[in-house]
Amino acid sequence: MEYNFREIEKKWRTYWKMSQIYKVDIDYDKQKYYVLDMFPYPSGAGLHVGHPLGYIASDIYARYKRLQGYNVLHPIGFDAFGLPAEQYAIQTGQHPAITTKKNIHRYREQLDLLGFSFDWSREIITCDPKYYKWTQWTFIKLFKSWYDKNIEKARPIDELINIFETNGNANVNAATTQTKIFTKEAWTNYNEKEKQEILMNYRLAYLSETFVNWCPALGTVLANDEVSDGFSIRGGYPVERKKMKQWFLRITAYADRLLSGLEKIDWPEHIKEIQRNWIGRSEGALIRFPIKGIQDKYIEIFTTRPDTIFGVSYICIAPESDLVPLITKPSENDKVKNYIKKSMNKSERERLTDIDEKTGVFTGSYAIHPFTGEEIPIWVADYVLISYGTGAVMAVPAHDSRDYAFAKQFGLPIKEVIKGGNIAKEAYEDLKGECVNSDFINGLKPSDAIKKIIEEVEKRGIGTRKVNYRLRDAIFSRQRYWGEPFPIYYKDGIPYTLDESELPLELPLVDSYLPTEDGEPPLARAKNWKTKDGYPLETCTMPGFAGSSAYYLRYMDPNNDNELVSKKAVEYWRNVDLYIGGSEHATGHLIYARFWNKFLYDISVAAEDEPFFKLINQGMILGRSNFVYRAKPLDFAIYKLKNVLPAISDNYEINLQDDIIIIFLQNYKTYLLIVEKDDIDNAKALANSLVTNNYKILIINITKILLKDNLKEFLENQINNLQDKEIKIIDEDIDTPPIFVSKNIEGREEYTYPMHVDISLVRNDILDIEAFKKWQPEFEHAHFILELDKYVCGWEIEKMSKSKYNVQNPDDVVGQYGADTLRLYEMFLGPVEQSKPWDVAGIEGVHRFLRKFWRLFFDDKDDFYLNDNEPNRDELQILHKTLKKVQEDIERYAYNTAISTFMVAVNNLQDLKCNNRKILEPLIIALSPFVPFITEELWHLAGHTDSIHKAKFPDYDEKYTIDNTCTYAISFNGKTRFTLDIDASADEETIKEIILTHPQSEKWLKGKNPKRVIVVKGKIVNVVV
RNA sequence: GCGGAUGUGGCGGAAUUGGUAGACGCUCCAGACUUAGGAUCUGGUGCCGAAAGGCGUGGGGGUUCGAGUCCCUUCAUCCGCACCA
Repeated sequence: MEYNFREIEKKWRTYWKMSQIYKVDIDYDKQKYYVLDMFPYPSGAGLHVGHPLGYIASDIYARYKRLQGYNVLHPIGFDAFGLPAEQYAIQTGQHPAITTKKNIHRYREQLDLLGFSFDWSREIITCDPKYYKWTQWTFIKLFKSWYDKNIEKARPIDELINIFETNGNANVNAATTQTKIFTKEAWTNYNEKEKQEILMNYRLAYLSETFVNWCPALGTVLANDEVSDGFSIRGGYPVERKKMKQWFLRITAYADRLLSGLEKIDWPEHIKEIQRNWIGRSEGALIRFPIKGIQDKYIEIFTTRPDTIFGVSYICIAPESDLVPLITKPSENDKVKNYIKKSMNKSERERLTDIDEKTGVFTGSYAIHPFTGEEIPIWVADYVLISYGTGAVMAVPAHDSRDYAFAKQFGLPIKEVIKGGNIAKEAYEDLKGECVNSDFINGLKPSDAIKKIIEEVEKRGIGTRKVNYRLRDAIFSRQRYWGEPFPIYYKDGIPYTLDESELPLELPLVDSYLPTEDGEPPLARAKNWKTKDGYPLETCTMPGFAGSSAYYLRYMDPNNDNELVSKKAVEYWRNVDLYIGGSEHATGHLIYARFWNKFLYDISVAAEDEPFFKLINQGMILGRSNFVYRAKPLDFAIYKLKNVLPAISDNYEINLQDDIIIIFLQNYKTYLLIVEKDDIDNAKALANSLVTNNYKILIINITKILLKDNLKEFLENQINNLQDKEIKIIDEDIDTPPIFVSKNIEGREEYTYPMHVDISLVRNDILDIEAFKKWQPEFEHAHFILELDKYVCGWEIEKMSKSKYNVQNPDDVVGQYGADTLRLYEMFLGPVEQSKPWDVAGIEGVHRFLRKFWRLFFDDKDDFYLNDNEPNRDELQILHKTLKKVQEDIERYAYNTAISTFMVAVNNLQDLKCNNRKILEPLIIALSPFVPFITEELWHLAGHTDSIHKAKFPDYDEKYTIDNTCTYAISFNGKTRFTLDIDASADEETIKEIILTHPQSEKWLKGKNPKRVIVVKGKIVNVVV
């Protein structure tokens, strides 16, 4: 019987769906195991072959664990709020819920095709009010909590109010931005507004006005992890710094726990390292410098190098600092104001670009060195960041490269206080060497000096030991429509939470998804966006990570309307044992979810402090992208002109300036200005400034240059017909045609940039031009440069993406080879964590294996046939060795080697013509996690009536995994010369004797007595001659 | 600049603890069956060499009876962070 995967897969797909075979419930007789995939964002493009990689890996493990008798929770859902759906809504006016629903449907179809063992009854969708009710609920809890550093735990805000009422805030050790100390009397006398403002400084979800990442193109604020190099990650739009009132989550309160928690989870080292860097813990000291002439005011700085304090040559504060107006002397006022204005206008990107070039301005004020009493100038410079430490630094040019660059620029003193470097050349930042010119710490090692200075600073009461974090509080509001509404309303401008009974606060309908004319977020367009008492509701929505932060808990109890998750469910399922997803979430989701979970743990909702015990990052499946090379018109025009001009004039100059090609022909006293259509006006302006001394000017639209075949004659004619001081414009209304060049024409590559083309247009690296023109009609008139008769394409292995036309659709592969083959092939390609290129050629190999496996169960007449004989030792050895190896491999997620073990087994059993039930049935079970369809079919053909997924994973018997004889590699002086089978029970002396007397050894012993013989039992013998 | 990872045949990749380097698959070559094959089966396939043998895990050095694996050094590629005081 033929292996008809189409029928087989269709049959079992339906059967599994009808019988709800993957539905799980709490079962106290079984141990739980929780396997989770990062849930997908349902984009309009559907899945490509890269997406299922992680799902296949987790599915295999889930099925394996199930066969081993675990109660496996393996759910899936959709992360459905987010920007792409909203952008699409803005363009089409269609409600994002509709497109989202459509996309989810498509995803579901594609996922079902691959035979995943998800429990769909637990599906959650983040944009479903039933789900986001609990996101809003958690936000209320965050708002009503503060973080007590004494017990390292979140506590209800009411308890804090109690403390204020009885003791004031002097002894409260909280994660807070509150700096003012007040007594209990003062607290009672504060009015409601003042009280709320103080509490806001303690809440874990709080409203604050600071500088944020504002993205004008997206019309929203972004979190730090959503910005890279001054551009938004989504869309790549520029991001500016803007002072705005925003919701924040006080994630910094948990910085230490987020750091130490990494020790107890089994995650890839690089992800942990990324998180450590992101949290960026550094130990140092806060030190106060008095300001000359101003009583009771200090500049407080943070430093990790207090050992260099005697090398301070200036103090530097951030332009945004509140101290600036206070300390700026009237004489410097204009300069300082000017500088601040300039640097505030700089975007984040601009501030980052010229890192080496430092800017700053002197304030006219001086600080007093706390140890020497010296006067130290105070500067303002934008290389000091307001958001880190205290927004002020003590600058030690000799031992900090940034201060060094600044000091060099402005001629400030550079004083060496640590010996060991060459400060004439560069800053010496090492912690090696010894302190010099440093009063009471002279001669100490820097590490000891740090301790000593901190002790001294604390003794004198001018500062404290301090741990600082790079981690910032997470900006939690987005000025967008498609997200969770905040359960917040405003009364007299003060935010209050809705009552829990009013949740979910559903997203209202709006007539447009754009901001209002006043720049308010889209929710401001909603009718009646007020509480029932008429108070206005918050118009921002929550960011993408809100819905994905606790979704794993909700899967445990997805339909509970009374709780996020019931005690019973969370006590049973606890946390995720195996979490599979991409590493791009290292500083986003994976850190927010840990924070969010720790908070829920503090308020006794989560059962474990860490949400994901083991994490695996699946690699990417890469695609081969093909491109042709397109020349930039200006560059190509220059190339063409350089070929023609020598024939016209022996005295000419070519310059490219502001997108205008300027050619001066000395002999003709003529300027040629060559421009694209849009720049004609600029060229005219330039021409007017050039027309003197009888010069003639010819302005030519670049298309003329690019398209003219007889360029030389054309130019000569035009130039010869010009009058003195004439400005002639040749501007025909033709669009600039794209120019395509072959990559391999020598010297051409510098003029080119690649353009992705569809794979179907390329055969053997040659572009089919006619097909290309049909594929991209706007290039119908493209001018292909015919210097070779073929257009050679470039190619590269890249991430799969629609825009690169290198996407492979899993549906196509399933149609051609079946889902089992696709699953097996993706796992066979290499280790799960590794990225690898998709290459269809190899898929034949695994498909062939499945057919071979299938044929093991059929006799010569092609009938299904298994015998019930007792298997022989050879057969048993194949089986048990395979089972052992496969089990070990699955447990270390090395699916590629497990599959090759199966291949070896099937090849061997085929050689033995084994049709033995006692051998082949256990093999079906062991293979079933990888290829659920074919194994289910064979299982039923073998006479079983229940699903194979309810079978028990076969144990191996150690005694059949050992051979009677061992193959020894016999080596002389470390080089293997021949192999020898020796009885496994032979002892060392016997082995030595066998080898030294073996005829093949004579040649290598050369009659000499061996100096030494090393025998490694069961493996190798090395004879040293 | 700092941090992390990875370098093995024509290709994807094996080698789990220092013990026969290249499992398994693709490709390619030869053959069988066949009207035919993009079906199936058999054999071969790291490089040099007719063979004996030699050389081989990015390069150089070291430890060891023995190194892809450990140590030092260097090069290349990829990723993350980047004025964090």
